[in-house]
Amino acid sequence: MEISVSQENYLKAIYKLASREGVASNQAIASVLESTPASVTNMLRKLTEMGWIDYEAYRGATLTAAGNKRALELVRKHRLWEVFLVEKLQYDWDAVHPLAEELEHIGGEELVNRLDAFLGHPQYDPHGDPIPDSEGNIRKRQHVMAASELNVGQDFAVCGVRDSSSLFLQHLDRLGIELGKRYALTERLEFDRSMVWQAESGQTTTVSQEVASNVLIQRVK
Amino acid sequence: MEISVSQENYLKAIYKLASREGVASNQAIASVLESTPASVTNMLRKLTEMGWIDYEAYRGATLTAAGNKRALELVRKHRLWEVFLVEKLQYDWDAVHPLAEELEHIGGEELVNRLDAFLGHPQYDPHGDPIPDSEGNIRKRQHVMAASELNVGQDFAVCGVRDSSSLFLQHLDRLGIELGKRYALTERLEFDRSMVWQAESGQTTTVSQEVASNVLIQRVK
DNA sequence: GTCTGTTTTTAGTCGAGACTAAATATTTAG
DNA sequence: CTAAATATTTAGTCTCGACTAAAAACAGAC
Ligand SMILES: [Mn+2]
Ligand SMILES: [Mn+2]
Ligand SMILES: [Mn+2]
Ligand SMILES: [Mn+2]
Repeated sequence: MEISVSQENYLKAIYKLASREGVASNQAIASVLESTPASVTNMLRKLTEMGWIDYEAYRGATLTAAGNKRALELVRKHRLWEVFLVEKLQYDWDAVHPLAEELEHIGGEELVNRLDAFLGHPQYDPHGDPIPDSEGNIRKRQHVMAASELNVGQDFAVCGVRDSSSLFLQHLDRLGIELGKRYALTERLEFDRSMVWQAESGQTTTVSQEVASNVLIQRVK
Repeated sequence: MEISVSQENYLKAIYKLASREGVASNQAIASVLESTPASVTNMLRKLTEMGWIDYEAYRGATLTAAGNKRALELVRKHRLWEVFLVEKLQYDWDAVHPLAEELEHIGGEELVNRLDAFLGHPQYDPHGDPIPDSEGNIRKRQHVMAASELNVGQDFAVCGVRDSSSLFLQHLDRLGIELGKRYALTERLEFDRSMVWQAESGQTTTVSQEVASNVLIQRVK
């Protein structure tokens, strides 16, 4: 039984929710897919029937082994296409998500593996998210934390974002914050919990608590 | 009113049929789209309503100016993706059509123009078909004919195919026939109208009438 | 344990895009 | 010019994936 684009989007949503919460609730899925709980109930039954998920009424959904494999393949495709769009077509990192959301449904393993090879087997997508390999293994990075958890005096490098919305990414552009860039946390303002980051160039940037909690970093040295 | 994937496929089918026959009949569209005449009638009414085509009951369909522009954009996207798949992802020329058939529906002018630039503004797709530019202008090649129309003694270069089916393209692979390759027609066998082509290497290939009439060539020297 | 608010499911609809069978229009042949 | 053959449209259904409103189940507070 062939899976539809809509069904693939459900699998990806369930993958993301279940890996954070253990189980994907009806309401959470509806919210991610901008749909309604009633529509979700309907689709969950089909996906169960097809063997992609485990689901019991009122209990929420989790992926089966097959569903997990498929979801990881979709994540892989999505992130590889994002790399392609940014690296090869020079798109801005805030513009690629909607296109990748469509491209991820095209072709099968052959296409994604060729794309992967063409791109040189990248490890991370333009937002710092890890790209699963062709076996579905996803490198989990150690010691990644939100910038808001840092202490004054620490050195760190930006390695990802929690919020990939265009609005947030453009805000980071304006602040000059980008993946791989290194800073030292020189000050923390008690009044509003904002932080002062000093780049290697010496330039400083004031970063709000709201922003810092959505920027992922790794400590360095 | 947003156009659907299905509707875009109709526009492309009408474009191809109308440019060959002047008008696209109901039955011909159904045959191209592997659908039924009843379904076509239904869709033609919608496309008329939306301003993409001109259509009167029993009379067949033609594209409006808007429809023509849209169809050419689709052809452009289709062929550019084919170039990408062959040049960058090393697909065989007989494998790319189904993927391009899906990719052509993704994104808008921005994506296709970036892809075009990335590929270096190619003029022809892997099957020798011309790629419309961003204005929708399509370079019509002069002096292109079927190989079957050649006379003995003439030199020529292969520049396209009439049949893009995987079966035919693989057959050409087996015969060693590829785009750009030059031959001289050394002999024509009256019995079954087959031809003997001599490559620049000196190697000869016997080509049936059926094959020759589906290979497009240009005379050289 | 019952009450109450939240979550999920049920029931009934809808639009898009397909289909088949039957009716009608058009074209071709005699 | 009419009759047969062919093409197109009409009428009635179907599946998919969504929706709303109402009913039912569940979970937390007392
Ligand atoms: Mn998607
Ligand atoms: Mn991403
Ligand atoms: Mn298509
Ligand atoms: Mn082609």
